[in-house]
Amino acid sequence: MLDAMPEGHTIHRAARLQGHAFAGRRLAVTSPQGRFTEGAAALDGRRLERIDAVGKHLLYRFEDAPALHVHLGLFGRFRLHEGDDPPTASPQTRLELVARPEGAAGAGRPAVTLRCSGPTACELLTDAEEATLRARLGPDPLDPAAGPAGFAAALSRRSAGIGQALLDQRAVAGVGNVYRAEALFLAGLHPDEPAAALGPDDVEALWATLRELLRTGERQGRIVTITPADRSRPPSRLRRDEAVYVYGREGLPCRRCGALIRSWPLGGRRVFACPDCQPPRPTG
DNA sequence: GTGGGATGGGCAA
DNA sequence: TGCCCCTCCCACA
Repeated sequence: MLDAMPEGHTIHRAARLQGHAFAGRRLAVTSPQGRFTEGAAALDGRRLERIDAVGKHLLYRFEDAPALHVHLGLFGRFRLHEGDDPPTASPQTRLELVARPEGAAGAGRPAVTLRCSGPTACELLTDAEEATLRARLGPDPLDPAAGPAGFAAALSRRSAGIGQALLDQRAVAGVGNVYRAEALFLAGLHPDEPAAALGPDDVEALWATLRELLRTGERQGRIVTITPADRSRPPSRLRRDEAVYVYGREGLPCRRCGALIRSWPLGGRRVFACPDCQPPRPTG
């Protein structure tokens, strides 16, 4: 669990794996760095019931306590250690959760230490604050109950390009800069295509692509967007630079058509696209 | 050793 | 739109 700079897949995976390690257990909660001391004290010694992932946000539910909200942002990362002898905590450790074998509930479960450094958010939320957070988030493709309707509605209200819209968490929650570029490539959409100009078929296909990519990423623990037809080895054997079509590949040949990948700033981040596989469509 | 960039996002202007 | 937050890592001296 060392993925840094996560998109939604990493967060959902973290919720699943950390849930396996911690759910139902009483945790020691501290803030070695000292910047979350008060919040940690409010949770220390309580039982963790479950962990929810929403977009790129994590919500830790403790018994009889406010929700713990963690957002890794661009710099945050988790480190998970099993066993009694975790490495010395870095001074940057904002949050540390420790479960130790105890009683019937802990029998057979090893000691586990989770550390989080560099998060954008590590805070306790009231129910009202959590509602505000959720209201800022569009549908999450990794939520089995979510569908493309809210996504389509958000896109129809935008004059900006689809590439910009995909980074807006109010339109769709959990997509980041890598999946934006890769999903648009797979959908054959130019990033500057006005979001509102997309037809229902395009929107549904894009939603399905995002869902598939994020699900694959959640399972693999890394971003792999290359389809079986375009690779000769299993995903786990692909080098980092072999696992994507366009992201970070400016000036390199497209894996499908050989045209040189281009990049430009869009929505505050750099977007990547193939000029031939993602042609601008005539506006009408 | 140093410096720039990175899979994010909130805020002011 | 640009600035700030904040940590890690890599390319480059």
